[in-house]
Amino acid sequence: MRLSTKAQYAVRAMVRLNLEQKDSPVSIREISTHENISLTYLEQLFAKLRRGKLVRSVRGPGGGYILARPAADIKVDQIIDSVEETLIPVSCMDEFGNCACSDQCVTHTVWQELGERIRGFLSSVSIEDLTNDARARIHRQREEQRKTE
Amino acid sequence: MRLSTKAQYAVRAMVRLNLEQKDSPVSIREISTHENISLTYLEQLFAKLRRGKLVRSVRGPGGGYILARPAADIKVDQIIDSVEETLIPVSCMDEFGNCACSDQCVTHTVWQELGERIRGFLSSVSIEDLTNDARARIHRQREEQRKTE
DNA sequence: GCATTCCTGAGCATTACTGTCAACTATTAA
DNA sequence: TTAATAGTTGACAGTAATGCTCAGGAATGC
Ligand code: FES
Ligand code: FES
Repeated sequence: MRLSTKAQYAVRAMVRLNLEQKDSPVSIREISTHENISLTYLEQLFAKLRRGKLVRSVRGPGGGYILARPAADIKVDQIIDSVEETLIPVSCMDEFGNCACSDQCVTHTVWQELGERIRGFLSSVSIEDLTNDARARIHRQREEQRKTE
Repeated sequence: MRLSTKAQYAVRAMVRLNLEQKDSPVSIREISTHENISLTYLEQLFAKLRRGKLVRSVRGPGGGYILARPAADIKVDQIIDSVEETLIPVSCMDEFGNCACSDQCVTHTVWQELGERIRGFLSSVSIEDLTNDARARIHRQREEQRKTE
């Protein structure tokens, strides 16, 4: 029951993108350094994020990526969908809760509800939420440092 | 973000065990036929369930397995724990929400909360709940059949 | 042109998953 | 006692997914 690193990286990258974004695009290299993720691997992920219409790309020098929508409108579950990881806990079920053997199967109900809860939670968290969280964290860290100096 | 079949099978097997259990033990072979799971694979799973103290085994002719506790006291999350599948969505985190880099990491909060929700839900569902659900389902099926006859 | 950046697809090593097999031990009905 | 039943163990193997690299190509701005 683990998220793949692909999904984890994608979310981290998106948050980082929003943290670093001012007016100009953010290059993949910048994200790679900050988040310590292989540059070539990130390229793959961003290709998917672009296809999922969560980011827009700008080519050429000074280019990079920008969020395609306001951070508050981008939810974690959309990011995970984009990199093609499912949020459904069992392989026999589709996104509507349909199974081949929905009547015989004794565990249908649990997995369906579980899937709904996972989706429900992750669709309630936006990139903006996480960015604010991260900012608060960075701020707190600075305070701590000041104290110890 | 999928449960392994191991976890799925284990839950199905436990529900089936409770469905079939009257006063005598239920053999693994019986479960294998009902749930259509490889007998030898089931053996592995029940070994783990036994070590997790969720079932007790009875050897000899007429032997098999019985639930170690009332069905209402056995929760789905315990079964999944027994077969050694984690419910924590990321590998960097332990069961208490501790990470090596909890302060730098921008996504710590989401994964921790997600993990808590998954655990929360699965610990609220007991084998008894699922068994009743299955009984109701079987009943409904019979009704349907009667109508079409 | 040329450096910078994104873009694409192939490839590959490692690991996890799913399941099988064979041999062994314990229990008990007859 | 003995045969039948059933659990126990550990090794093994095929397959698929994962996580990542590499080599090159295409767009863009200077
Ligand atoms: S068949 Fe898919 S959960 Fe029942
Ligand atoms: S380091 Fe594990 S979630 Fe942050």
